[in-house]
Amino acid sequence: MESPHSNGALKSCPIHEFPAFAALGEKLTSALKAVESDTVEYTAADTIYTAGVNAQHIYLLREGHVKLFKTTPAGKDQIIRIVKAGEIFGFDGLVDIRYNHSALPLKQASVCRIAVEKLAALGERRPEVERLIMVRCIKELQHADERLLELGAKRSGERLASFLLAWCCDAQTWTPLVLSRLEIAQLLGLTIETVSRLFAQWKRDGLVQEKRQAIQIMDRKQMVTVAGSHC
Amino acid sequence: MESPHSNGALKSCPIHEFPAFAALGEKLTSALKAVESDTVEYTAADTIYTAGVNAQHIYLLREGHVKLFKTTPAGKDQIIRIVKAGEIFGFDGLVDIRYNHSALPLKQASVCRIAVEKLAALGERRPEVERLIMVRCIKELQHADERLLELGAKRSGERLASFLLAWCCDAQTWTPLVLSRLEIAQLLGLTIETVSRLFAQWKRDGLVQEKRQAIQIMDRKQMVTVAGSHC
DNA sequence: CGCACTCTTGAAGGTGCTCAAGGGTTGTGG
DNA sequence: CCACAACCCTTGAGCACCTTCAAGAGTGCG
Repeated sequence: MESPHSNGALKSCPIHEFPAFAALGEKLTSALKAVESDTVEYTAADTIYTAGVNAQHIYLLREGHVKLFKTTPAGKDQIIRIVKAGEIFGFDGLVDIRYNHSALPLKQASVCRIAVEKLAALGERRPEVERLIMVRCIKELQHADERLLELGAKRSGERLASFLLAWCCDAQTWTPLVLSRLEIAQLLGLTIETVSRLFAQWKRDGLVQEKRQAIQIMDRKQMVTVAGSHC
Repeated sequence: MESPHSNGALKSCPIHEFPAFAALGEKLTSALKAVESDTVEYTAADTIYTAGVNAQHIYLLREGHVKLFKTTPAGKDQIIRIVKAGEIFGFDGLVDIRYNHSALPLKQASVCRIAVEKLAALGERRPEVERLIMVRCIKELQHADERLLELGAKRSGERLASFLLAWCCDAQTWTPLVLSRLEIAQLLGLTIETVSRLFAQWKRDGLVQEKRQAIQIMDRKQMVTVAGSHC
């Protein structure tokens, strides 16, 4: 079930203005402008799509964050990926009838969505579009490789440190931590308690600081060491 | 460093005959025939490519198995994916200069490789080729999602059971187990001892049988239960 | 036959999980 | 404005799962 919950009428979305599609060049801009796409606003309570439902749209995240996750038969959630502004998600429709995972906004999300058949039609006329999606997809695959390495071959501290280094691009700067402890745990394949304990320890050690939903890495060098000299 | 170790001269490779490219249709067959591609044979001792080296080729596996893996700074290997005959691997060259992971044959592998610039050139004239790679890539991504769920949210027994169910498509049939215990461990994010103990237990329970590099699931139903009612 | 390699099995230990309780924060309604 | 509930986070204690370390058995190969 999709529950758009848009703020009033759907607004049209200027796809061609986004960095993801910026490389497509002059000639294509007009074609992109002609593509029918809607802007939809989601709050934390809304569902973007659920695993197993018909995959009708491809999404471009304009603003906010989206979590993609799968659930085990036992009911345990694993977050596959945190989508950031400017990134594409929900390609499943180009291949399968149904979505392979679920998508929820973290706090708030503003997305631009295009119907799969519209995109497929555009792809027929403009092969550059599919090339672009191919490229994005390969990059996602590389990202997934890295995450498999983390989950399969690293300890809890290394995983959390790697995540923080990737999340806080700059050290010594306050960065909003949009994820709850539970969500971090579900992303890293740990429990909420383990994540909490690591944070507590690192705060005592002066490695990180935290204040109401924002975080700061104090000692990037040491954090890199904890992560296992990576990133 | 790539070390082809081909058996004598490179043989040309009939790409268009492979299932991966079968859907491309009549018109394209001639174009595919014209693409310069080599067949290369690898033994267990050879390297196909290593993470970090220049990504010069895209590969199609004709025969055998290939493991794609990454290594942590600590020197621990994580197998990302086991490539089976008919599948494509090594797309990194279409996006990056270098390979993102390493590729080794399991026992033996016969691959067909195409230089990235050749494929890119073909892609310019024949957009179907890039669409095909896009589709394959999305499927890989879905596969990666599933593996992230396994590594992040499942216990050792569930992981091994899922793997065996996927590996032995048919129960009650002997299937060659090309992977060593160590490789299974590296694939599932476990230790060799844990894998060995699970096998020993399941053999005692009559769940599986094993004889010189071949394995058979005796009770598929129960194996599905162990896997956590999935697959 | 002996060497190398893989696999098995045991015992001990640690990492991370489970269970449980308490504290802090936010939002809501009286 | 305060009381209270709901929610998230923290912290502790005990334990289970899996790893680590170690030794031995099985297998293949020169």
